Amino acid sequence: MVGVNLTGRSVVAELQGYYQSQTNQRWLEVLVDCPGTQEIYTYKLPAQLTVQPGDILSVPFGANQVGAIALRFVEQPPVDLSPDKIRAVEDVVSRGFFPPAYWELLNRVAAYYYTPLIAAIRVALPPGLLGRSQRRIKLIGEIKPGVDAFCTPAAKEILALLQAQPNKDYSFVYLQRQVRNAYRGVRELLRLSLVESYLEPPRLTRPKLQKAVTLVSTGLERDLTSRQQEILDVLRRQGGDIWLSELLRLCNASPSTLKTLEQKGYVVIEEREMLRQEQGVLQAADAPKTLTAAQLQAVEAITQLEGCDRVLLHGVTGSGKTEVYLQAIAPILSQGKSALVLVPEIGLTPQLTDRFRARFGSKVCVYHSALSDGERYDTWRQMLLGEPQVVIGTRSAIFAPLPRLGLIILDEEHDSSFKQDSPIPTYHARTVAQWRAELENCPLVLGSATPSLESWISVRKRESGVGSRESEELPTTVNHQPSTINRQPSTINHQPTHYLSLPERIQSRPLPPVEVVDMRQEIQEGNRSIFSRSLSEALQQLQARGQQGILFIHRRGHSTFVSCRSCGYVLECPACDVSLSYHHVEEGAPQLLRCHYCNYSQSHPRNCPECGSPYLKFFGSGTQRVAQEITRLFPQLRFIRFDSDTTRTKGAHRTLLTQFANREADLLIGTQMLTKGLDLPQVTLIGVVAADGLLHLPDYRAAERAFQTLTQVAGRAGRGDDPGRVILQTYTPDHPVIQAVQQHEYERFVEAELQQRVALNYPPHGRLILLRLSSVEASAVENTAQAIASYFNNYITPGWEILGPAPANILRVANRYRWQILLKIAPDLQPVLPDWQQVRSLCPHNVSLTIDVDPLNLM
DNA sequence: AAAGAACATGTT
DNA sequence: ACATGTTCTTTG
Repeated sequence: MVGVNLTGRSVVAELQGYYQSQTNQRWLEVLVDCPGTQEIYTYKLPAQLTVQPGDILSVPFGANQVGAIALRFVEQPPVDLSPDKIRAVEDVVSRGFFPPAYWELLNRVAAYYYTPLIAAIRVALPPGLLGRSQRRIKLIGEIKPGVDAFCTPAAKEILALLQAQPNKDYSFVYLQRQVRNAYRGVRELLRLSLVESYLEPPRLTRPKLQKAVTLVSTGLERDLTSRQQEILDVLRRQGGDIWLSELLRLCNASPSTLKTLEQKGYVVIEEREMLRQEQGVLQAADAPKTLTAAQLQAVEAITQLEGCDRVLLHGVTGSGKTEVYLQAIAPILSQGKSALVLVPEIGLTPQLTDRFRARFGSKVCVYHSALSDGERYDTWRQMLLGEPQVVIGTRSAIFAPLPRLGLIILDEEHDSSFKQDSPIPTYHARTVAQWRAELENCPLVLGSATPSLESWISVRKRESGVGSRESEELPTTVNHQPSTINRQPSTINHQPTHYLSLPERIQSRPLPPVEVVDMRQEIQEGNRSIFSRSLSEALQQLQARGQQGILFIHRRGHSTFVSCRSCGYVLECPACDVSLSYHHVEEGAPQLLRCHYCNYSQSHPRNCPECGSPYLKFFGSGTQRVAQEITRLFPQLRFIRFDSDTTRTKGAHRTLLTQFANREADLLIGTQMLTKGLDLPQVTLIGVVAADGLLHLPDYRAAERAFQTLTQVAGRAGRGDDPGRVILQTYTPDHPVIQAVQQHEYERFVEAELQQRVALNYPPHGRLILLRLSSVEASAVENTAQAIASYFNNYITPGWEILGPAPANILRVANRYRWQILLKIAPDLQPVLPDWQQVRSLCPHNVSLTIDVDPLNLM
């Protein structure tokens, strides 16, 4: 068989059979897909249409037809709406899109994260299913300097924005958010013919159709030429079913020959949907590996999980968690069910997908936002069919519409990329996974070498018996909304978690010793290099010993800021309140200053813009700077830089890692990316250039994150036969985090950290909700923040704390001023939450408010 | 997102 | 008084 017919109703028929709506109710509430509408609209249902909640519809809305989702039937239309204004549903686009449990999941996400249901639906669906056109503004031709001399400030600003953009193109809505009086500015530029305004065509993703040839067996093949016979033989050898283009290529035949065969009735040629799917590198099949006692115990325990049991798999780095996952998934597949594996960032772990493909072959699908729209669309729709499969994906894959889900695995569950920062809903895949497991009644495995405090206490609760109650109510909203469709109080799952431990590395390999180097002492003793003597020595010996190493640096780029030695002026981004980072492009190329927040870039000035002095100095070192130093001090060492600058293009991760694995380099120099599940057995040396950048961030989670990152980095060493070694450079060797990393003491660190959280009511002990406010106008945000804060102060209930309003850590990003209010909720309390609608109504049009539930990033 | 009402500003 | 520009509201 080639291809899968997904078009029309066959998918649905296969999935659930036809629905027959038994109801006489003629009114249907729907959610329309139009930006700016989150209300529920009522439509009439024509007699001939059969609709079920969860179906995707096409409805008339204003002047045009838009997509809509059927929510529920109602007995009566709203009283305040005259019946003649109600229009009829036009058609059903797609049936059975949301199986009941899936629908419930989206409702929970919307309710818990205080977002409109449509926002939850948008993260779950693949792009293109609900797409619409947008007005965009594009620069025409070259802009000669001085053209804007007679323009209003608004026009100048827009021009500057467009020119800074590589595509010279922005959506009108974006410009309106960025620039005051954007309307006037755009019109002015249109009159001057400097820009054009155009409508982006709605990029609806459609199934890709291709012609397929199927052999029709007649037994008698007499009236054939030898050429035609030959083609039929090829087709038969290929299983009697093949893409037309493929057959033509194989036989070197022309389409007309096949036309003849079709006319003679030997083959059928039809259009069929072709799945666009990321094709992995072909893997040699591998067999299950022999397990250690701990691994075996873990696999057995996971296989015996019942219902929506949850387990924390705490395995030190290199303990073979992946093999446990593989062997736990195998029985799920043979039961005809599917498994979902979530990883922090898929591009970083081509090795992981390779291992899954080697074990399960074509049953493995990857799903993440770096896929092309077509690939995402096809992969998503393919899942609806219910073929047993393994989906490996990032955060958004938690919404993979697998009908028979048998197991969910969250690998590296502590990783913060499971939390979405923007756009809304700001969900955490771990939280959503718990709901999904509950609704699908399938087990959930959380795996990590450095479990999050959240997961750790859920285990502790089990041990001490504190968490015996099944679930705990979330605070409920005081005023219920006019439409209560998705507003039932959501529950946060405090179900206890089983604990499984893999305390040792496979083949009894030791964890690498961590050598802490006090950089203050290095300086005192006259070493002003960024490498300590110990690290220098190790680097020096690397090549001679035929081994490979990794250098970890906290930041990318070259220098964190550029400052004038004469007047102290620091070069800053014109749109954000942050210093520009220096990026070294290549010898002879223009040197670049780049903003790491908005990606603004400018060329490096020769003189200080403030005093004209030529003495500009670079401070702080990033990956580029370290690479430069390596070239200078160890010219014989070959290195590969591994950060978001060098891995921007598709497949770059794989290419660089393959080069490294093939020993085309001795050293890998990179950022956090290196921490995420890289398994390179040849690496013996890990150098952390400066741990301090991680330790001293203004965030209550800084210590936890630093410990996790450093432990993960250290864990890259000694995963092969040669023992590893870690050199950790720091200016604060006595810091508890550094101590814990050195001793490999997860438990003691976590217990100490938990005590601090308890003392201050920080998560996972209490809960946080962060309100982020932003606007182009500085005073507008500040005033709104004050207004909302005083509203909260009037509604304050015991167990509540209101922190702020305060300007965000970096007040201005991409020309928008940002303030925030932090709500701290004591644990085991059910405080009455404010009426969010009313909070929103305190926001003027030009101030945007985002409610971030369980925020991870407080900056 | 797009159309239309409502409101603001400028021109004859 | 009228034309034109800008923001706000509605869409079932």
